[in-house]
Parts: sequence; C-alpha cells; structure tokens
Amino acid sequence: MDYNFKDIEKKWQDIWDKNKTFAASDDYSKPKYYALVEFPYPSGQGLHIGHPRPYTAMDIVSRKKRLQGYNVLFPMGWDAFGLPTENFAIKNKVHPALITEKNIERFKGQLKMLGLSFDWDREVNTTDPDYFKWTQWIFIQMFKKGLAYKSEMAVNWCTSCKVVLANEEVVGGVCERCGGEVVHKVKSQWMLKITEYAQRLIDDLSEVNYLDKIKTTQKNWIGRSEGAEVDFTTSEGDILTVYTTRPDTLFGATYMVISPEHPILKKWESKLKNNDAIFEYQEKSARKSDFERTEMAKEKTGVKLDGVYAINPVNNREIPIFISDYVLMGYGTGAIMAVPAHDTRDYDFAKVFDLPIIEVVKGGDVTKEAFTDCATGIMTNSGFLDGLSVEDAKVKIKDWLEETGKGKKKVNYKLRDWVFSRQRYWGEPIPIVHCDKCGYVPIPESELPLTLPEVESYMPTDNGESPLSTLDSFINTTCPKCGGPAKRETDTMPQWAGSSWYFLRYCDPHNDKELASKEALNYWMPVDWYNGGMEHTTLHLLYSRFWHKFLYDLGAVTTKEPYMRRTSHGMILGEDGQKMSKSRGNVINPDDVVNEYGADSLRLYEMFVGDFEKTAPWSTKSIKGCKRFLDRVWALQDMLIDGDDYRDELKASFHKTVKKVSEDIENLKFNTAIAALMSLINEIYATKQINKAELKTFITLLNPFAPHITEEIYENVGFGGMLNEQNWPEYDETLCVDDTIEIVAQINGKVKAKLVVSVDESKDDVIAKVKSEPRIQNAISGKNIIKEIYVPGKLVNIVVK
RNA sequence: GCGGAUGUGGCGGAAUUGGCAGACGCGCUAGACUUAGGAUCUAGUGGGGUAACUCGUGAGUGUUCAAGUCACUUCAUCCGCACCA
Repeated sequence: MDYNFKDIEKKWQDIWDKNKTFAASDDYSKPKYYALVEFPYPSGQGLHIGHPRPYTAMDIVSRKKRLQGYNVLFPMGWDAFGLPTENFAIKNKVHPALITEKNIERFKGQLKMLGLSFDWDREVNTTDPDYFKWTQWIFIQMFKKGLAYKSEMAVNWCTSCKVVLANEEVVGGVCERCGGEVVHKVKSQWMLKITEYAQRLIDDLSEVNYLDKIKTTQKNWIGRSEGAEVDFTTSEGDILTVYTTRPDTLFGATYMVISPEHPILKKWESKLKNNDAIFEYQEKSARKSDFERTEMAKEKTGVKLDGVYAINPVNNREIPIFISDYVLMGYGTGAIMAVPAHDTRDYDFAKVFDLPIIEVVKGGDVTKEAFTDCATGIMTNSGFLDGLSVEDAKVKIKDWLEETGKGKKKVNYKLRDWVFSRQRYWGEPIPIVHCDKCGYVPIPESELPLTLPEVESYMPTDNGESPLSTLDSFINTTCPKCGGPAKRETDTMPQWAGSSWYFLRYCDPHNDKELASKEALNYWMPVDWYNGGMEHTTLHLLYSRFWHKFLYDLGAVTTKEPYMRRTSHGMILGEDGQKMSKSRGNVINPDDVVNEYGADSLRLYEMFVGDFEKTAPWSTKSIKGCKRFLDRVWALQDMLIDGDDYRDELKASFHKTVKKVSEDIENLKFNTAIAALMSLINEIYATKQINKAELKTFITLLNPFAPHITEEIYENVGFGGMLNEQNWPEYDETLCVDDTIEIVAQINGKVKAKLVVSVDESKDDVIAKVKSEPRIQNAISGKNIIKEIYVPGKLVNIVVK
C-alpha cells in the first residue's frame, strides 16, 4: 500500500472541518493555552512559501498542548485593510471589499491545505464593520482621554503613494512599501500619544518572556536617555533651553546650535542682521527630503546668527548661536549646547566654522578628535567640577543646575507620537466630526461602526486629501454635541490600527456589546506564546502593547501586557540564497509544493530546514528527504507486531525521544526534534519490526508535525478513536539512561580508546579498565602519571609526562 | 558611527554546566534487488597518510587535565538604527 498523501490529506482536512475538531471550547474550567501567529495581509499573490514556517511552528505547539489536555485557542484572521488592495481597486475599478473577499477565500483555502489547526469559528477580519466598530471605539476612548489629538505638523509624505507615513514606515529615507521619495509636508494630522507610555513600554518588558534581541530592539527604538535641561540666557533676554546627556561638559560649551525650524528665529527677525542668509538656509533644509538629509550627513553646514548671542550659565561667557540642520526640531528642545571637545558632531562643526575647542575632560587628544569616553575621563578646566570623574561630575552639575534654577534633570525618549491619519479610502474612517462651535467631537458610540461610503474613485486627490473628501454626502453632518452643521473627518486610520488589538477579539469574536467579554478576556488573556516576524518588533509589537496598556488603564482588559512570550522566525529565502522575488525568478509556490510532496512533507521540511530563528534558503532536494522520511513512517505499518510496552532494546531510546521532542518543541528547536524522530526510526528499522505500543508513541510524537499521515496510520492500525484525542506520551527520566555507557579514554586530553562500562561501575573500576586498554598501556608505559580525571558517564583523562 | 547577530565538511545544519566536533538530512561512493532506476534497502563518507598517527569549528593569543563553547585581540558577512545632543 503506497503513501497516497493527496487522498489522505484531503480526507482528514474534511473531517477536521466537519467536526470542528480544533474549535476552542468555552469551558473555562479547563487549563487554557493561547497560541498566536500574526494574521496575514491577504494579498493578491496568495500565500508565500514563508508563511507556513511560523504557522506550522505554532500549529505544532497548539497540537501538542491539546494532546497534553489544554483548551487551546489557536485562531486566524485577516489584516485586510491596506494599500495594495486599494491600488488594485484603483487600477481595475473594483471595490476593495470585493477584492479582499476573493483574496481571503484563496488564502483560507491555502491555509486549510496545509492542515493548520486554526479555530475557524473565531476568524476575524479587520475590514468587517462588526470588527472595526471596536477599532473606532478604542480610538474614541483615546480621544476622550486626550491621547488622540490633532496637530499641525511636518509629516513624512510619500510622493508616490500620496500618503502620510509614520516615522516607523520611513526606511532609509524612502517609503517602506513602495520605495518612493519621502518629503516633509506640513499637514494637520491625528496623532496618538504613545510617548506617554514610553517608560511603561520599557519597564514592563521585565515582566514578559521575549527573546532578548526583541527586548533590545524595542528599548533602542524607544531610546531613553538621561540628562539635563539647561537654560541659556540670550542677549535678547530670552531663555533658550537645551537638552544634553553630558551636562558635565557645560564648561566646554563654546557655542550653541538651534534647528533651522526653531520658532525663536521668528521672534528675533528684527534683531538679526543676516536674515537673508538664514532664510535661504531654512528654505534649503525644508526642501531636502529625509533621504537627501541623511545623504548629506557627513558635511556640516550652518549659518551664524548675526546680532544675537547666548550666555553660558556656568561661566557667564558669551557664545555665538548657529542654525544647522544637524539639530532636529523633533528631539529634545530643538536646541543644543555645543561642546566640540567631547562630541563628534560638534567637533566637526567647530572645525568647519573655526570655533574654539576647550577640553574639559582629560584623557584624549582634542587637537585630533573629540574625546567622548565617559568611563575613564577626569574633569578639567571646569571650575568646581575639576578632578571629578565624568559620572560624579554629572551628578554634581545636575544638583547645581537645580539649586541655581538654571536647569533640571530630564529624561528624554527618541520615540515620537504616532501619526495616525492616512489620506486613503481603504481604512477605518476616523469617527470624529469637526464643528465650528464645539471643535472636534467624537460621534456617539451608538452610531458605530462608521462605515465607508461608496465612492466613484478610490484615488487619493493630488492635494493630499482622502478620496472621502470629495463626497459631500459623507462629509456634511451634524454636530453630536450642539446639533449644528459639522464636517466629518475624511482621513482613515493606518493599517496598524486593526492589528493593534485583534488578539483580544479572538477571545470573543461575535460579541456585539463590547470588544470582548470580561469573562472571555479573563480566561484567555494573556497570549501565552506569540510568534511573528522580527520586522514587526518596532511597529506592530510596540503599537499593540501601547493599545493594550491603554485598554488596561481603561479597565477593558485585565493584564498589563498582551503577550507573555514572543519569539521570532527567520525568513525563507530562494534556492539561490536571495530574497524570493518575481524579478529574480526564484519564487516557490506553496500550492505546487503541496501538490508534489504533500502538506505533511512541506510542514516537516520547513521545520527541519534549520534553526527556526535564522533565515534559511529553500531547497527542493531537502524536501525530498522529508518526503522519504514520511515514506518510511508509512512503511512502519508493514512491520507491525503485537506488544503493549516498548521492547527492551528500544526502551531507553523511546523514553529519550519522548523527552527530547517534548522539550525541543517548547524551546523552538523543531529541527532537532525531527532529527530525533529520524534517529529513532533508523533504530526501529534496524530491528525490522515495530510493536503497537511503539508505533502509537511514534506517531503521536510525529502528529503535531505531520498530522495527516499520523492520523491515517492511527486509523489503519485500529487503535480506536482519533489520534488528536489521545494523550501526549510520558517519559520516565530514570528510563532515559542506558544500562551501559561508552566511556572515552584520553591521554593528555586526546582520545585514545573507547570502552563500554555499566552505569553503576565505580570510579576505580572504570579507571582500572581504562588502564588495561592496550592503547592506553602503550601510551602510559615508561611515563609518570600526574593526574587522573574522571567524569562520571563521560570520560577518563590520564595526564602523563 | 552606534546597536544586534552570525562565522563549524561538498551543502542545510547538530553539539546541557567547558568533556568523543560534525547528530539528523541532502549530496556523493559501493553493494543488493531490479527490464530499468531520478524507486527502495544495506554499508561507507571532515582533510592528510598504506599505517601507527596527525591536522581540523573565520584568524591570532591566553586560561584549563580538557575549548566550537570561557577571556582578550582581530577579520569577514548579515540585519536594524542612523546627526537622537
């Protein structure tokens, strides 16, 4: 009987579907396990060969947990708002909802074809009004708490997508999605105050089990720094406040630099003697795109403000003020004190403009380069700070600043507030109206969801407004507060909105009273294990933690953090080691692979290919090896003999394998779990037989990885019931050790012989045996034995001279 | 520049607290069975050497009875951030 994977896989997928085998139960008395994968964007291309990697991994975890008696929630859904769908709609004049529906159907079919044990009764779709009703509801709550606000500001504008981008969406100065040029544009935008949560987003990382690199990336992105604000008085009597992490170097501040956009420039206009040059410089930096600005990062440019100066508060020296685009308006105060001796950028600038460089920390050579080392330097030329270490000087100067009222301690973050408006059609409408009398007013919650109107064209307008702005019937409304005429907000939310809380909806997906019931959230949350891409560490992961914390403050959820554990998978590359892309012609289609080798082989291959966290190139040859392994598993049926316990010669191997597979799944080491099963089958083949107890354990261990073939064998053999209803095998630690062990005999650390001894043999006996080995005798004869090292169960090392 | 990784056979990759380097798979070689083999089974497979032996985890130094693993130095590659004061 051949292994006919096509029929077998179809058969079991239908059975699982019909029986709702993997539906999470609402019986809250059972122990729960919530396993989560990132829901995909249902693109027109269909499933990528990389998708099954994380999905299979968490499917394995879910299937194992079910066998271990947990009530498992392993849901799936669609993050379906987004630009590609909208662009397709524009091009082909079809409603994005129709395209989305079609794409979802295709994706769903492909996921089912892989035998993933999702609970399809809990499917969510971010574009479903019953879903985004609650996305809008959360936004309104944020608005009410002052965390959503509208602000006139310079934003990143993609000239190709004609849409505002969040800072996180600008990569290398260009649009993350289309690679188009990104320029600055001043627009009125909805913003979310994620900065208010910056500290908590750092602090609470200590309560969760994320991979260290994920925690590090999040911390770096939030970018906390400790320093001080220092007030400089100017010749005009204004206070110019700077932020610095090196207040200890205040005596070395020989000039100041403010951002070209700094508002104080307007105020000083009448005092300044070189307004033309200043204006020209401002114009030039405003025109620069982010890309150009980073390109130019090497050469320092700027203009000295002629007519005003500042006074260094620590020594009352008069120092010049410059504008330069290396000072950013968006960080700190938009103004800096420049200490060229101890800051590389200030040093470069000082060299260009021939400004004095005063050493205030000894330890380097400031005639050659800036000395920035904080750990070893000693203060000098710094009045009351002289002789102190940098660390001590920081403390002392901060105290001095606070005592004299010339400054204060200050913590700063690189994280900025989240630009939340998009000038697009295919997104959640922002549920706010603007009334001339009442300002911005949220629409009543009873009117949610605020759905998208039908429009003629999905094309964003050239002046940067949303397609919704052309629709008078949508825009014109009445103010919920005063009843007067009002206009609706025409911007929509970014794609990150719907994915910031979807894991909560899975807990109670059909609830029309609240985003999910308290009972459901109490039982299911937090997510026990969330796996997703590294590329979402600074976007989705941070955003969703922020929303969750907000909902926690609101009392809508009961846990501070949404995810207890976060891991990350590596990408699947093309066979040539390059990223898969149509243009390279190295794309592998999952449909073809499943058709040729079967879903079980594909699942096995993607788990076996290498370290789960690392990228791995696709290899058609390797998947054949996995198929071959399954063929061998299938053939075990022909070797079947009776027996209700493991045979003695395989007992230890079985216990060891159960232990290894159980542990490896928990530790994200699917590749070695499969290797252990391969080793075991090799041992079984050597005996040419397998008994029923052994077969049952073997296919149960393999079931999470290859669910179809194992279920089929289970049925064929007639064990009774279904494999997915059985128990995960147990192991006995004491039975994991063999009766005899191989001991390595070394001379001076080099292996000379190997011998088999029984486990309970004493140290002296083992050493005596080692010494009686001919090769050892050879090596020690005529030499002095200096030392004998005995590592129980491992080796004996004899040191001779 | 800063931050995070990674470096092991022909290839993908294994290796608790330092304790047999190369598990498992691919590929390759030989044999068996076959009309056939791009199927299957069995055996072999890091380099050098007939052999005893010896050399081997990017490079170098050190610690140790013992180092892929620890320390220091260095090189290369990848990823993220990038004038964050």
